[in-house]
Amino acid sequence: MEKSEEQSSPERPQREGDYPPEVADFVERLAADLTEAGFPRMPARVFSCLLASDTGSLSSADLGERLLISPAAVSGAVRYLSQVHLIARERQPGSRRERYRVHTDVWYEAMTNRDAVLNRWIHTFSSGVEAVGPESPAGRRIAESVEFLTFMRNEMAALMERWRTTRRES
Amino acid sequence: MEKSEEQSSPERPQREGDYPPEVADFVERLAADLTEAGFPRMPARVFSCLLASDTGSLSSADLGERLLISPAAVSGAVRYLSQVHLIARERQPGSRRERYRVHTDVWYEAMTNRDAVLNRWIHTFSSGVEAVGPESPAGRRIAESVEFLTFMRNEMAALMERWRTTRRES
DNA sequence: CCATAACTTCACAAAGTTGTGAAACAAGCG
DNA sequence: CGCTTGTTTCACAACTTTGTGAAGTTATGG
Repeated sequence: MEKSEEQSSPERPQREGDYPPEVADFVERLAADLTEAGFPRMPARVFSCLLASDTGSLSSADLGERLLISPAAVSGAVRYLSQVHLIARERQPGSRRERYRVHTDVWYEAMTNRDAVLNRWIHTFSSGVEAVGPESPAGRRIAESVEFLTFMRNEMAALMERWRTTRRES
Repeated sequence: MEKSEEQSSPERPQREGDYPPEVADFVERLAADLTEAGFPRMPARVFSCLLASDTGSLSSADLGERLLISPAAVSGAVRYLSQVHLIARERQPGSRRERYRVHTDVWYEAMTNRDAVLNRWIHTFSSGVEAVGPESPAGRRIAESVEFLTFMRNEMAALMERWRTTRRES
């Protein structure tokens, strides 16, 4: 019966104005940015919406209401987001209502994911060096890419470590 | 009249085996990886194909032959790639044949591009802090994202610098 | 155990992308 | 100049993606 985040006026309009329009605007702007970067649309909107919520966690119904989308769309989006580890799904024991939470440190998870991509790329590029021949000009060019990607992977790990410590001491 | 990269048997089969099948395989594997990361298909294939070529530069006809795609598809792909600065188009004076070349340091260009994306994100997130209120929990969460993205942008710049110097001295 | 609430799955319609052939365009070259 | 070769543009068809309503599944709670 109660709404999840703030329990105020029981009969609220079904419009996106359910939460302040400035916030809705931000959510859509951010979702647009993410979409442009290759993120699927609905996951982007759901993610942005969670990020902009005070508790950092909303129920399926909340999301549907705020974004004006069907339960099916919410379902699809949260499945995607939890697969790429950007949200956690949690179920309070003794309730069948699920809640979706943005990870404590969103960016750590995103970077972890990027690491996996880097590794696959390194693997593919390495096989390419063999394919074109290590001594050919193409071979050398591709080998350099392998070096760059490896450099990147290592440095990114160090970078994240650095971020975590600066974060901790502030 | 002559084929651009290596001038061998004049009547070659029109199949992708025009260049060694191992190379073709690598090109398709890499293109698949890039596609999975959100890169449009044809640009991914063209880019991979250029990367795997000895001269690092091919004509429109070469690309069409190797990838078995129409001139229109090549045209679209190279337009995309040059817009995101991943290839350069060059025209040898006194010829109407254009050649497309992977940039000397492919990754530098790609990272430069990523920088622009980071900047837009930082801007959007910053506007979000205002939208939800800087003192709210959501505001603090989003502000932390701004900090992280800013950290990233700066560190990435330093990282690229470091890569370039290690590269130079090897 | 049945009723019901919450979420998921599925088939489909709408919308968007992608690559093609054909026509238009540009620019060297005879 | 006009022919010829290489590139681009355009309309369209094939294919893919996206979000929905409705039926299905699971599990709580009477």
